[in-house]
Amino acid sequence: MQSELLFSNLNRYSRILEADFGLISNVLNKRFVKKKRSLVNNGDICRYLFYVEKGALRSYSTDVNGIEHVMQLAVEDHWVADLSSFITQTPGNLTVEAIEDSEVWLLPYSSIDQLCEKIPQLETYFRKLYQRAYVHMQQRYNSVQSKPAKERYELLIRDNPQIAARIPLIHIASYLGITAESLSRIRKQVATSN
Amino acid sequence: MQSELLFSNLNRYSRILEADFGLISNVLNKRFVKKKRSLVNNGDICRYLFYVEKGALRSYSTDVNGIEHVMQLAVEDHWVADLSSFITQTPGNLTVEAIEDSEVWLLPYSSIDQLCEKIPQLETYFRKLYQRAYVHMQQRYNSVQSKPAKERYELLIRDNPQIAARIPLIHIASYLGITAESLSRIRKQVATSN
DNA sequence: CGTCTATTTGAATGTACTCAAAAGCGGTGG
DNA sequence: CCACCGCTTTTGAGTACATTCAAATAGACG
Repeated sequence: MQSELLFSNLNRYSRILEADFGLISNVLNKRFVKKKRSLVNNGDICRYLFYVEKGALRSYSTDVNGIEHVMQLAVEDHWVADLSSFITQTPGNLTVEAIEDSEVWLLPYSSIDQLCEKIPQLETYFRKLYQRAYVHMQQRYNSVQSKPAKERYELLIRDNPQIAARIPLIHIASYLGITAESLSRIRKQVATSN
Repeated sequence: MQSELLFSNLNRYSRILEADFGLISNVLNKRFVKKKRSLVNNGDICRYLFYVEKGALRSYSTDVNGIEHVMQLAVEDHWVADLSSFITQTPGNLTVEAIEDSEVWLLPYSSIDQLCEKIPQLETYFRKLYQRAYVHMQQRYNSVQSKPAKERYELLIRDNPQIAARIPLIHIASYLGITAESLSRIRKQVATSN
């Protein structure tokens, strides 16, 4: 049970030895998720970090009016989880759900600290992963604050054409912080202005 | 040149030995910043992580219309930086500026990786620091998306009364993602409804 | 093929915005 | 020490962008 993709990801941001990757593989479990099925539900304790081997998932919160807000869109070679719940091991408020039939690797909470102790490079990997995740989230926050919806959409299709192509509009709209109706209108504008 | 406050902060989230803290102290520099002076300007490379020993600072971006958007409000015992610029060591787009006369410790980019290698507990500390920073940013993003301005303000004064008390309204408004005028109106509502 | 969900379009609405100006507060220099 | 100046906060009036609600069309899947 090995993942080439994950191994190369680990080595992109750190230096994990083949032998050490064996240790990691030992605690990984693979899971297949059907479209619309969820790995974590609102109110669950998130017990794993999920690494997407194949497919696409989203994490989202549901507000008091029942409206879903997409926090993350995760395609191949990305991590997803309810990190808030994961690090505290208390019930969270995100749902992690498959947008397509997907394959994910599960890295359990209980093994992370031990693995990081045994493999300092893995701890470095996660330190830098979280750094980047924070920066990304900050830039997204900044975008929502300072840029009109149309510009946010244009940046998304420029920087993540693969996401724009394969993820349904309804989820992209939510990810951008607008309604599906608004994105539909924006998309029409963008299309006709070319 | 030692900081009790920083030492206890490091030990709150990890276990740093007194001796290892010596190593850290060696690379720390103290700096006094006057109100309205900045430690990093938009366009600068951010070469340090700043730990606030005393006072209050904010980091903010400036958009195409010249409007400032507060990303972080940092009081005593908190870290602040332009992390995006810091981790890439390329010019960033945040300004880090003192709201009050402040004292900060500077931890240089060039020493972090070395220190983390020598002191695994410090790497653990930063891994968990970034985890929390990410979760905090995500929750803030979620708030802006799902909660009206009034509720965001009420949550802020409930959870951070010290910030609400000492930071000028204009910066709190920006932090909440609204204009000063709007916050002024909200504050009046909240006051009269009690 | 039929059902369910996603997308598009239209019309009316509202929340926070901009612009403008007055009042309040704080710090500095004469 | 007080007067003045600049910045912050408040208040008012009009506006805009994305929203809600509603309904029609298009597309996906069993």
